[in-house]
Amino acid sequence: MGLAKTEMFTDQQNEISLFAKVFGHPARVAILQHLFKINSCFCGDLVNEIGLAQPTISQHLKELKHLGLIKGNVEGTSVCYCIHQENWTAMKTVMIEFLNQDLTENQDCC
Amino acid sequence: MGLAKTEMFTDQQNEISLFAKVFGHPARVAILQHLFKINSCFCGDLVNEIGLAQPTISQHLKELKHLGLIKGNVEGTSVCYCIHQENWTAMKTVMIEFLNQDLTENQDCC
DNA sequence: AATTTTAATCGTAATATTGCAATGTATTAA
DNA sequence: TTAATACATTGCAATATTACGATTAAAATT
Repeated sequence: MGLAKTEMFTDQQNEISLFAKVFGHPARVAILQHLFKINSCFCGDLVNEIGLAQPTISQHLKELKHLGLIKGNVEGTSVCYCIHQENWTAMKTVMIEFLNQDLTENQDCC
Repeated sequence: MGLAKTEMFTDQQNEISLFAKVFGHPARVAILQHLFKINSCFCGDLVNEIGLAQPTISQHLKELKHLGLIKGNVEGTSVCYCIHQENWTAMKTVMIEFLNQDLTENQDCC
């Protein structure tokens, strides 16, 4: 189908996969790293930095914004983007809890 | 296009996005959580646990195995899967470093 | 007002992902 | 040897994602 059957998974599993999916493209990883480094920047700066066309960057920014990980501020004809710190921290908590799962004390099978 | 231009990103950015992509589907998150909880289990158990068809589970397992996050052990007609602990830890290091990026001391734009 | 600048949106082509029925393969059981 | 079991693989349909040219929208500049 190509359609994830979200209703058969827990809210937590769906949330983790939604966060992970947005990190599943190197352009979005690069955008986020640049925003962390530069702290805030205009959309046009990202177009120059990343090297994809402006509509493509705009589309990636839209996805990051839709998940709440960044916010955009209109300044004249430009839009200044930055990390949404509270939401980033909340996401981090969910993801790190998933990554930090520990095996039980039993041995593995292999 | 639908094609990520991996050559325009750093190895680190590509690696992060590859790991993230495999977590970008709730079925694979559920498989991993079950393996962590149960420690090791047969493919058939996962089919019952998750509720997707056997070929679908098999395909998700293949992707997890291809990235090295799980390993499979043939036992008779069954295959026992478990977390690949060393590789999981290595992945965790990369992902947590990404998630733990800190903003510079400057204020954000918004 | 006309032009320029910046970015969002639309439309569309190319490609990737997901899911599963059907089938293949290897091992065990009868 | 035949049948049963467990899983992988193949093939394909449905859907999602990615990229970008063309266009639109809004504000700033001339």
